[in-house]
Amino acid sequence: MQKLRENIVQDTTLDTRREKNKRRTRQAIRAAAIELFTKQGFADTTVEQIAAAAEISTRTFFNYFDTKEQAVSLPYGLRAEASISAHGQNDNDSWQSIEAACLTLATALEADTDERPTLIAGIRLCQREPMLRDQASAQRGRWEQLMLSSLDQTLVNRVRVNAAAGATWASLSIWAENNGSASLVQTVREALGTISPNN
Amino acid sequence: MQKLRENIVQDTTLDTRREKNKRRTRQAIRAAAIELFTKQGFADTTVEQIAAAAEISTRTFFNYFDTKEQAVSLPYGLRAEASISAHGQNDNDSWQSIEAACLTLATALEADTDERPTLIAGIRLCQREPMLRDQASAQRGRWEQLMLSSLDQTLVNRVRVNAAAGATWASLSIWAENNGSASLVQTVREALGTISPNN
DNA sequence: ACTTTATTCTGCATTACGTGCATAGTTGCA
DNA sequence: TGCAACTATGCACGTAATGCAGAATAAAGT
Repeated sequence: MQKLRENIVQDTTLDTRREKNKRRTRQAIRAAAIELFTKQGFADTTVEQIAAAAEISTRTFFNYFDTKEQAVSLPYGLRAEASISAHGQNDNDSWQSIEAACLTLATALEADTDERPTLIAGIRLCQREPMLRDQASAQRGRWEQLMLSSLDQTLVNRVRVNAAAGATWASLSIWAENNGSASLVQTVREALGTISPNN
Repeated sequence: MQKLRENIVQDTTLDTRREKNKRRTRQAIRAAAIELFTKQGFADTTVEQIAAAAEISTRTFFNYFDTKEQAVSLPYGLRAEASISAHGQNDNDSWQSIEAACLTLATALEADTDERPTLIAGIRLCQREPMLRDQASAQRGRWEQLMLSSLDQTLVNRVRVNAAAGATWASLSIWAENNGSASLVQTVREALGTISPNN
């Protein structure tokens, strides 16, 4: 029902010239970062190089991304909380809500065909570069936190959230490895089915 | 560029003088870091301060820990691979191996009563400080990777590993929140039971 | 078109993380 | 005791990241 743009984007997707420029610059940075990281490795790439490739100043880089790692950040957390709280979180149908959140994310990612190459390249990079892998794990952790914040913080809910996030990430990894040939949503559904609560 | 320094506890706990000094220094750094981070926050604590509190030079700090964050690193990865490969990894009893690895970790953590206060303080810190939370997530990710490396890298195995690691981490969180009153191993067992494969 | 206002970009200075290297200091061992 | 191995330290350096002030650019008003 919503149009899902970009990662940490504002709800108000203004079409003004400023917003367009910002999106364009953001994408240029991401593309430059992914290319340079892929070509010469994360550690051996400086922010200065990325900025030069994206034709901005190094200072501007940090106006767009807080850290060097985040230039390849994945669009985790995409409306996760909305999706969670939409469903009733009463007692133990929390799994449904969590599942829905994961599938919402997967659907959104799969729908955005424009960004798909960038996304896949980013995920693959995260599998190769330890620093970026850590960053991806950290993002997954923040996503878990976000989902959990809409639920009772019981052991069961924490386990379910972490497990579901882990299943989603595993699906994303496989999906990226296959260059997006298989259906992401279907894979996530299968992965979640593996660990759906059994009592 | 790449640093493979493991902060995994060696099996060979040599009792030589050097080893003792190293362990003592390591613990001093950890304690100092946890105290300072708790008191004045992660960002407002410099490595210089930690080193001073631990009575070493700042340079030596980086002989023990690769980054400032890792001063409160959790002993993830403890014998994970051994525990995994010990059990047969044939086809689909991988869950047993994974479960065993998680329980081995939990058992080891619970058994070490000396380090328990430090451990619990570290975990609680990781829940409060975003940077350290990220670090903890990254470590969990590395642990997942380690467990997975002994298995076939199928979707099912990836999901199981991630889910089990998530369950273990959730248990650790709860355990630390209760100051270690409940049994960690029992909690992990319960958490794993929630998501044990159902087909 | 021209001025005014808001937002973004950039250069400069600064702090602190992290590494390589050379050297001094410890510990282990014959 | 003397030699070998290891550990601690100081120094120099690169660079990630932040704050600030002013230039550049877009939006809005006249």
